[in-house]
Amino acid sequence: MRVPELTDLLRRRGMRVTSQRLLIDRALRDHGGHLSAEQVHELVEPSLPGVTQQTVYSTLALLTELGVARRVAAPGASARFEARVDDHHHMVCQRCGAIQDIDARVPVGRAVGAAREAGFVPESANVTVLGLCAACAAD
Amino acid sequence: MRVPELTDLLRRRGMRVTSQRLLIDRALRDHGGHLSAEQVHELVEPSLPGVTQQTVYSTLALLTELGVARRVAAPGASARFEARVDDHHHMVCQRCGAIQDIDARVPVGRAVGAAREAGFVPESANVTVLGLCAACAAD
DNA sequence: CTTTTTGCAAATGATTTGCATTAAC
DNA sequence: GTTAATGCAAATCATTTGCAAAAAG
Repeated sequence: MRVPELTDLLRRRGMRVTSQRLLIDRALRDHGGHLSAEQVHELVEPSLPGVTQQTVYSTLALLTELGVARRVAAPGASARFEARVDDHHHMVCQRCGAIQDIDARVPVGRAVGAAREAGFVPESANVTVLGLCAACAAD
Repeated sequence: MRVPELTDLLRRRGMRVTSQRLLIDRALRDHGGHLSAEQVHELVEPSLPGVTQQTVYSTLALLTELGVARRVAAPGASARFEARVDDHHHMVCQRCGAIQDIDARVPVGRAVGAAREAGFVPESANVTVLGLCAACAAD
């Protein structure tokens, strides 16, 4: 059950394998956390001198579309991206915006079923726990 | 189990009871759905000629802080606000951004517990079902 | 060589900020 | 009267768009 190489995914779609795409994918994967587009830019700048923020944006959108990255919406903050695409949940700090993974198994079937009954076509379902992270709670 | 009047909440905090605050709160409540800041502005303009978008923003932030409204983050879209503050979930259309309520009971306790173990102080937890709404799925 | 992708530049959209005026208390 | 809230204007931040140049296949 391993993730297909980005190179393969791109070739299969007739898209081009560029250093920007490979390195942004790798940066996201290596970091392992939840990064804003700007953080990704800062992270890849050293290995991709002159890379623009727009390339980062379009590449992150592409990676998300290809299923090798996921976009996480943080209330009142910029979008965050992560390389984890398996089933998991998130804790979002309402003060500093930090996002952390939660690996608990939650039966979301009822919510998905209710959505389906309302005519929706569900693609994914996950839990967002809002609150304060350890650092912010400590004040 | 009724919601305290906004007037009371404001007075208790020594804040002022203004027509803007009362009417924006009422508009959100009467509409019942999930509105963007701009939609709220359009909705209250007739009864509050000359209200600015900034007043709408600050008032919505205040109502959220007071606990009489909730901010819902839609991935890649502007923030939406709703008057429902009880426990419920959301279905978000990834194409048009529409948000609908889901009233299924989902045991999110495991996720909340895991967050707590990680040092977080949870305030709320809810499920977001991503997918396509009936209209967008029909193409 | 052909077409996609990138970089550059500017535009857009959402939201915030600073300050004088107005309205609550 | 005092002070907080609003309106007005401009600024900021995130993200998107259009087009010529560069790179991939």
